[in-house]
Amino acid sequence: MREEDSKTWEEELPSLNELMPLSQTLITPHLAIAFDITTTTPDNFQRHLHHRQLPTTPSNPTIHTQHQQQQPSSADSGDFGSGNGADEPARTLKRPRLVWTPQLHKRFVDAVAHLGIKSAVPKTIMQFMSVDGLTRENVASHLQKYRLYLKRMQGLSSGGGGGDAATDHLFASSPVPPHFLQQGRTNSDHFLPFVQVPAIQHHHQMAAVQHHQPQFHRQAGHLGSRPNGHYEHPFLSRQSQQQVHRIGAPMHSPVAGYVEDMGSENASGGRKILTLFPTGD
DNA sequence: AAGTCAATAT
DNA sequence: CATATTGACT
Repeated sequence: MREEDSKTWEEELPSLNELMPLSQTLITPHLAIAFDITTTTPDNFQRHLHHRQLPTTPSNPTIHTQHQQQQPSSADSGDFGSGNGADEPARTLKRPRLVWTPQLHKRFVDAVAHLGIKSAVPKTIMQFMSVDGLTRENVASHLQKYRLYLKRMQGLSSGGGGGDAATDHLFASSPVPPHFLQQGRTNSDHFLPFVQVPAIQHHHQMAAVQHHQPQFHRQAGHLGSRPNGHYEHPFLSRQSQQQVHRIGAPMHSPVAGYVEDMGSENASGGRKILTLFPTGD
């Protein structure tokens, strides 16, 4: 009941709920261990969710579990003369290739939309997305492509050519907030908060990764591109490849209940039912 | 250190 | 082909 102007900095803060509407750390260290999920959070601010009393261990070294790295070839010769050998392998080792699913991209777009163009930088986006295993570089790379995509769209204004620039299938699957397409790049006095994402309760997601691509020579050929806006799902879970990196839960729980909108522009010809995880198929 | 961009590699 | 990685510059 104190609405005095003497606001403390705490009240001025964006309030943690605002900062991470997506996926809080709902998983306790205990569960994490149980599910074999190594909470390899690079910089997540989830360290101080609330002021909880931690009588001992100021640094909180408690969550030291086994780090089971999913290394393609863990047959390392163990020749690390660099001094630090068992520090944080998760940082030095090569992670499997990240697969940008439409859902993941959706989160990406949402994050950018919420943060605003100004603060939408790789690090921030990465933190906002709270996807386990996602690195800053993953985001940076994706962001770079995404920007090119946006730029491309601005230049083209329904010339009848359609203009599918090949690799943009992914981007096309997610609605682009209008102000993304604004041309005002020199002007920086426009800040539109713009919020769109409903209060979807996201549990924390994990990045789907692939070991390596079999790379079938398919779907290629036409460089002329066919602006029909008719694309097939690039990733149809075969069964062997496309390995989801340690999804702890024995599935069977629609927990997340992805209500994400999909199939927006597919008026005629239903297509694609993308599932992030192989739901028992 | 972190971000952007272009080019190149896997 | 989709990402990753690297280098140069900021």
